[in-house]
Amino acid sequence: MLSERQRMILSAIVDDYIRSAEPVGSRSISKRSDVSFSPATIRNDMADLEELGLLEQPHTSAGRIPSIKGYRYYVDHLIRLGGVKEQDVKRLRGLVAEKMNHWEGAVSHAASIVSQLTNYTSIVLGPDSFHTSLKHFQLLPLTETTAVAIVVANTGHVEHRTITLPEGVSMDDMRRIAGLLNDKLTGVPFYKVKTVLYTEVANELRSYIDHCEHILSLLEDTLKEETEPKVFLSGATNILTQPEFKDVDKVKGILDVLEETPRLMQLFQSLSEGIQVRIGTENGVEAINQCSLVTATISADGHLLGTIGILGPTRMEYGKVIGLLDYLSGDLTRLYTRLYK
Amino acid sequence: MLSERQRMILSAIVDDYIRSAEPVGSRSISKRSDVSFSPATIRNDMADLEELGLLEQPHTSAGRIPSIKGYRYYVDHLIRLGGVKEQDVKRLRGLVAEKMNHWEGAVSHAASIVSQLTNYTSIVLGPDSFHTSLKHFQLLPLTETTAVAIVVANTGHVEHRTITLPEGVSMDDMRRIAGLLNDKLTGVPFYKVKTVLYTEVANELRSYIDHCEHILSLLEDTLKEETEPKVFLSGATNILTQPEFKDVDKVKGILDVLEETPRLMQLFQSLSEGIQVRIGTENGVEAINQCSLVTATISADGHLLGTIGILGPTRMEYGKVIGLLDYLSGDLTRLYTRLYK
DNA sequence: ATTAGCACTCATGATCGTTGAGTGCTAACG
DNA sequence: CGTTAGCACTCAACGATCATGAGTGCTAAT
Repeated sequence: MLSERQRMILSAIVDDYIRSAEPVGSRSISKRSDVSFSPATIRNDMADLEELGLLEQPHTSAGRIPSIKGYRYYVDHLIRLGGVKEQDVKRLRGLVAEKMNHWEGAVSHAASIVSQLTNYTSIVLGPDSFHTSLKHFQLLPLTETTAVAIVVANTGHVEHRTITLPEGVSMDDMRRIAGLLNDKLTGVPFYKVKTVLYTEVANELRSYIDHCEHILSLLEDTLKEETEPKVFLSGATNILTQPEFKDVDKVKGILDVLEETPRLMQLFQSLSEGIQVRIGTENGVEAINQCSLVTATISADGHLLGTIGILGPTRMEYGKVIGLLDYLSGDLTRLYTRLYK
Repeated sequence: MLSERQRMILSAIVDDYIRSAEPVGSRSISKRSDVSFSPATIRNDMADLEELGLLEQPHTSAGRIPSIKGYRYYVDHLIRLGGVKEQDVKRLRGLVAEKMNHWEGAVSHAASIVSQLTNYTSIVLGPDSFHTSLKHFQLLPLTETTAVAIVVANTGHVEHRTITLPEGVSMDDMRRIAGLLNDKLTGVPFYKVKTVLYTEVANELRSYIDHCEHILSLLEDTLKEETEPKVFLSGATNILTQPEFKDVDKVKGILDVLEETPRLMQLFQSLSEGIQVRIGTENGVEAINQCSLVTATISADGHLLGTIGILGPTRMEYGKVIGLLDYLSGDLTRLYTRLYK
């Protein structure tokens, strides 16, 4: 249980440190216009807060900085959400409208604007396979033995890949197979596709083609790509402007995670709906122990349509970021329902 | 006109500096087993080479480092191309085969392996619009008023986008339009598409639809994306391991260029066929004056199918990189002809 | 409970030799 | 004349020393 004054002091320290990136001393707090305590009083409270694990001291003769636990308390209890500036609203509106006819494009574009507005890195995940189903499957012949397979999802997302026909399978065979797939798989969520493929589809297929195992695994491969959600990055270099990351080695670790999609996805595991904040070690990924991630899910009537994450230093402007994401996720949900319903 | 000894010294300095990133002194050269001159002799030649602008001195009491001009001479006259190691060949072979059924995937994947092998950054440009033509255009209805437009290129590349039907245009109208487009545009190179669209297609269209300007610009937008070649990046963070880029500010400038596609494309302007080396300021882009770019085009019978670029410090292992790209471009050309011919 | 006073700590930054790698020049050598 | 030994000179890098000052914890007075 913190006293009112302690809460105020913690809040002041977090705010100051977010702004300056430098340890905050008792004197600088007592000089604030809304504070009427002497530095000594504040020092006592600061010592208490440190004992509670909410503050840390880089070294004896420096000011205090918030600990992970301190940030957590701040985010949970003290934060004041930033409103979204009129001009920013306009910027988001205008530019999203521009890309309106391409859902994933719109989302990732919006995120890239947020990244510019905040000077942090934005990460966008497309719809996941639990909420996406197959809408259409099509084959377009390219040459005698090659064709483009096109997979369209109910979200409007399209995935494609060039396939080479196996020996002894004609383009006509493939056309029939494509028809079969549309019959059997339309409307099936992608996470179930593999199962259906090897049961229903396989049965039919055996009736008129031998050695269909090869074809099945080819189809599975083709459809598999859709299962993995797409990832978009923007403003990855923004971390470089943060003073705490002026050391190249620290930055390398972070950028490496961003560059490798699988490691990046790890960050987004076990997220629940709405807006979530993960501070420092809470992320559970070694390399970004010094970063915080704010995520917002975008969904319309039960469908998870995407996730937007903002990655910055633990010393992040939480209020501003949460405010922006809150606004944005609402706006994008509205956009989606208008477009696709 | 350089003497044989001067050429040897220049070569030795470049090689040493590439390896160590530190100024090379006369003593260290004279100690090489294949050298039989005294440091003093070497110093004299070094002074000459400096006067010719091939070498530079960071400060009076340091060794020499190659200048841009020095690297240029090295690349043009002294370089020994690196062979490709057996294990690297296997790696490239195996992994390219894996992605074989997806041309751009294969190229970008190969490039990412090169980036790992060299520890530099690889940049891949897809086929450009001069050598790509429309293969097929298709519309798939999503809802009452929206549809996915799919554009397939002769390279097997697929581009898509969700469009919203304009007021007063039915899905049936759109279907007829799609048929028309396939009639008129199949086989047309993308850089001509706009022209054909506004002449031939527009004429037909006017005969049965009013106010078709809106539709035309919608179609143009849809087809335009294909015009811009796709860009793939890999190993962007590798620069961070180079000692000359341990300063965050320098790195920031470079990574910023990599992150913005248009600025990145600028680097690839006015490239000719085959392998090209651009050293430091030769790139003509301020931010990467300290980097070199080695590019290789991949083409089969007149079609430019892609460009692979390797970006590293001016102190780059030119021999190794050129050797790898040379091998790779040949291999990919073979792969392409096997797949699509 | 708050605060003034004070001794104490310690990162930061300036100053100042020391060191050593590397140079340019001159004079001797073959 | 080309090559080399010898030598004085330069200058970045490093470490030691010291002053500075921001900030603390503790004690005693209010």
